[in-house]
Amino acid sequence: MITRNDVAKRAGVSVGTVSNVMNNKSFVKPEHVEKVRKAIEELNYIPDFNAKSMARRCNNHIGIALYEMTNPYHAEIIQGIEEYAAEHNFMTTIFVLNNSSPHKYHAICERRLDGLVNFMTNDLPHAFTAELKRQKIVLVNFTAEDSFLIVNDYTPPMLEYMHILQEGGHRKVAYLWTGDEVRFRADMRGKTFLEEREKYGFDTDDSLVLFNDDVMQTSEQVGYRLCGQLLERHPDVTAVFCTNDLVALGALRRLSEAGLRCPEDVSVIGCDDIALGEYFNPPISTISFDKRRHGAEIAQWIIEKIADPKSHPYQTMVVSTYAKLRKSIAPAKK
Amino acid sequence: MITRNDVAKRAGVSVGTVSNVMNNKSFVKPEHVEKVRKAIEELNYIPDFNAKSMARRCNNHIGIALYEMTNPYHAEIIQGIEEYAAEHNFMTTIFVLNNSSPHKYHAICERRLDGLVNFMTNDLPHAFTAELKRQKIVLVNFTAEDSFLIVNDYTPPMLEYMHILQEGGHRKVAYLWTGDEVRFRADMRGKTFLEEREKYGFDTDDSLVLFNDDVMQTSEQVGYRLCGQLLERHPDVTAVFCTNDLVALGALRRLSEAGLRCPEDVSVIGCDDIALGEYFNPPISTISFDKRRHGAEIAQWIIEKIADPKSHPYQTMVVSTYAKLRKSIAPAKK
DNA sequence: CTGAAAGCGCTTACAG
DNA sequence: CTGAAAGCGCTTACAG
Repeated sequence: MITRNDVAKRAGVSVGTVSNVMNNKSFVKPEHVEKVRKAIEELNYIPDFNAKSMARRCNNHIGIALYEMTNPYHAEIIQGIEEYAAEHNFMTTIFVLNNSSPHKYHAICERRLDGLVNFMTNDLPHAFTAELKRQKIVLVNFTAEDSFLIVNDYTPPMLEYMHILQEGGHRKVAYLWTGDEVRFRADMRGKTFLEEREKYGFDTDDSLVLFNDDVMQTSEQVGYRLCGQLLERHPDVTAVFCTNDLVALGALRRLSEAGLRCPEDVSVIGCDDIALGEYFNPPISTISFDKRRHGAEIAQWIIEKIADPKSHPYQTMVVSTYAKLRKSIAPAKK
Repeated sequence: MITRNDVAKRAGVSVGTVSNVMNNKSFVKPEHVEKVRKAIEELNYIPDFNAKSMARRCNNHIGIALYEMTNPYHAEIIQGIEEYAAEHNFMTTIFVLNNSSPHKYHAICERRLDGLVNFMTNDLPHAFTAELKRQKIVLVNFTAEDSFLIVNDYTPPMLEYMHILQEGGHRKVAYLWTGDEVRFRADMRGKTFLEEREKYGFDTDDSLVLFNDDVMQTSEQVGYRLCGQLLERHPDVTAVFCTNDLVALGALRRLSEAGLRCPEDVSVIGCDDIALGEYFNPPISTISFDKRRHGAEIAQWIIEKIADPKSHPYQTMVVSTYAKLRKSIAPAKK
């Protein structure tokens, strides 16, 4: 492996000067710059970023904690993060933290990340998060005081959908939720739905909101199962909100098996706007925002805060979302 | 940040001894082991893996080159890689290489990966691959001589599907392919289809095989578009093979818009067995294998070859696959 | 069995 | 403007 030493010898300068050339210091004599560039070119020299990291005490490394790789919603955001980060010389590494042994948390701490984005919904071990703070890693989606917090503002699209359903004469409107009641009420969708349903003339029977207690199932499975329960409880339901598009997909399948058509018999609304949603049968109405751009923005905060910890104080970042209407909604059957 | 030095001082030994304890060297005096462990515990010491990497000349780092994050097929394989790698103290980093600037290739080379898996279908710059070889990185899916090559053996499931279609009286059988003709013939699906279609009594009209020339479109879009072309050329088609399940999803949508039902009017067969396929309407018949286990296996080869370059000679690794029948196939309409 | 020392490939004051 | 040197946090022969 070629090192800075080889380059220095070939260019007839010291390693320090090679470093200064590589880091574009303006004070290097132009003819030395020239000689060094030539030596780099001839030797095909590629610097060792890890050695550089060690000397500079910054790894240019962002981590992402994830429950599973196959979530298309996160995949898009992550791609946004990765692309922005790469342009700014940062590397992005995903850590899958389902059923994780303590060993894995320890391994993350050993890598000395500069930033870490948390996409887990369940809680992380306290010893782990404490260590992250001790290392002064820039955090996203941990606790309110010690990290950026991302909150999607779902209120406008929720109200829009509720209005559309009201206009369509829907009264039995259900919600299939992948988490528990606490998270539902904490989410702006749940909050809006519960607070506003009466105003929009919906049935306020709480059994129209179904929660999930099996964290092992995929979203599609949960949607399928909860929709089955819903049809037992309320065969006369005419509209269903779902936590996300995958839940909606499972619900669509269950409706179809029950001989119910969407949207003629039951309207279905998803969330997240995954690319596939356009190809569901029928194409799913959903709640959207630019996930790639959002990912890039996350990366930007992190990188700017790494460069200057005072640049962005930790705060809640609100993401605006909007309703994306597709064919899965129709007026209620008489 | 606590370092080995702090631990050494607290334990009253040298840094070398701390290292020996951490690396479980058997020759350390038990009471020293005890003292060092205690100091580590009390100080909450977590070693710096990057410093360790630098000294050992191995980063325990595997890279994955990808076109996009949102491909669910790759996501499952990658999760298998990540999980196996993590258990063996390796970190896995994804590099998104669509429309990549030379800068990004350079950045990868700077990180001194120990292994790199290539999931790109288009060619990578020669200077890049040459540098990877120079660095003696363990490679997967590059060229035959210098890397492991993964080949899925699709012949048995292809023959099974062709047999089923034959039994169902299908004669007009099409193939929607996301790549060009060269790749189609190089793939065992294309090869089997072209070589065996006559034997199974299928129409051998080459215009039943549709290729894609727009690399910017997603699989669903390609499936939708090619299926449209197919219906124009051959309104009497009764069965369609697709490159993957997402192409099949696009095709299903196009069929539905044309007023054709699947499987009553047209049978559709996908490939890759993505989790969502079970929830398509109808559930899609596909070709499957255990992608998580496969990913783990890839990681295992790489890690073993990093430890001992002679352990696994570079060779082609054949992955067995099988047909997974679902409701998207029925006998041909009379 | 252990400590002192050299080394991994960089960066960065600092003296000149 | 530049080179020599110290330092980043580890590992690993090697002398004792």
